[in-house]
Amino acid sequence: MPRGATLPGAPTREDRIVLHVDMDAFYASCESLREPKLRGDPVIVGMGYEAGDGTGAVATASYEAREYGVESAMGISTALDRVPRRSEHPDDPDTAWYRPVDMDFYEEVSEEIRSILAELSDTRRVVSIDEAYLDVTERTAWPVAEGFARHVKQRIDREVGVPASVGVAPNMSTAKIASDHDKPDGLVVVPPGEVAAFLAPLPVGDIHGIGPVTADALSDMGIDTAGDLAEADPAALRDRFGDRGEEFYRRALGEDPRPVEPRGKPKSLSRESAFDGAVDDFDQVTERATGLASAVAQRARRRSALYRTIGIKVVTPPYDVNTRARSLSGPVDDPELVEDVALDLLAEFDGASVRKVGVRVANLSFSERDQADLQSWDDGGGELGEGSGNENGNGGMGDRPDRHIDDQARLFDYE
DNA sequence: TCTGGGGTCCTAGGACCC
DNA sequence: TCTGGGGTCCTAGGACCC
Repeated sequence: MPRGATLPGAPTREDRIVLHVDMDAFYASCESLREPKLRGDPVIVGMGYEAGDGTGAVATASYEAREYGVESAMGISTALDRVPRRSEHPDDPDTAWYRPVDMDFYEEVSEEIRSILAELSDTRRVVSIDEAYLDVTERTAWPVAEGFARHVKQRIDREVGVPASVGVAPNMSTAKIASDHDKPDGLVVVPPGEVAAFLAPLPVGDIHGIGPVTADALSDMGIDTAGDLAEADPAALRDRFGDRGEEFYRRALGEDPRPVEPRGKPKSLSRESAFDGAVDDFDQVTERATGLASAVAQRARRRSALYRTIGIKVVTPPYDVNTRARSLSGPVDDPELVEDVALDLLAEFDGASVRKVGVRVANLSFSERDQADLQSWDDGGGELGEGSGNENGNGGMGDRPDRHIDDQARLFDYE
């Protein structure tokens, strides 16, 4: 098929107005919100360093902390080398406030922001705790879109008290790049006619989905900027990168037909945990995996998720990621089985040195009944709320998940 | 950058079926 | 017993994102 071909009846609607709202250093901003004395100072939010010191990583560094070279995912010990704790040097301004991650609090703040966004848009896609796309085509118009975006930022700032960056563009991909373009506290509007010119000078790595590996491969092909990518031969890109290649090409051109729609239900749930260094003692690994198995089963139950695949992940030095999985004949909710299967799969790694272990359930299906009062995965327009329940006839079944997987397979007969 | 935790999507090969 | 092509499911690994 010719490569410029468009499907009949599927016009690319590039007259949409899409906002990407991205909170700035969100966890750190939340900490400053709770403790105003932190405001304006370097703040580093880390996980796993409170209990057993030294092993954790930086979750978020405030922009003030980034000036010291602290980045997310960096080891806490490295961060401490670059900027020590304020608590240990109270009078030294070249220090940072270190705070442990408090997801419950960040969720609360995020929820406040989401309710504002819900008032300001018809359809949204909440991507993560600190990021969302809004389709506001029906709420504003291009000539005044900047004012609208400013209003969004101001409401979040006034009513919640944390800063956001906003990008406005005719599609999600470009809006995302726009919100990132002038962080923190950014506001970048890219109207339809200016998309190509806006993107052209940017490095390919700015495009969502192009990471270091792909950027290197593209560079080898002489493609370094989005402009280069937009001028490249799509067939060559497809040869090298498969379907993704064409995707990249389109994004570089500023084309992205994906509608802004709510995220669906999760496809997998997992828990994982790193050891302090690497561990050779298989009993320790087993013990950790047992805890993770029970945690993941609990998580699934809380979300009314049945799973049909149980898997593990074992990271061995230097950083080899091994995964194993086993599928059952039907969906179950069975914590004991999660543990049994996980440990069985783990047996292969007896004797190995292990840095990290994880347990995962996948192939999820959801019993429709109890979904309603749980926090909705679909965060769509409010009026759409009711239709999605899809009550089908097998109401009473599945109340008590049976331990026999074959029974489960019969109980839940999904199309 | 000696690497935390929770996800998504894509690819490739093998099994199995028609 | 030589053999074609399509489809789906499963597992494992990889890249990427927040």
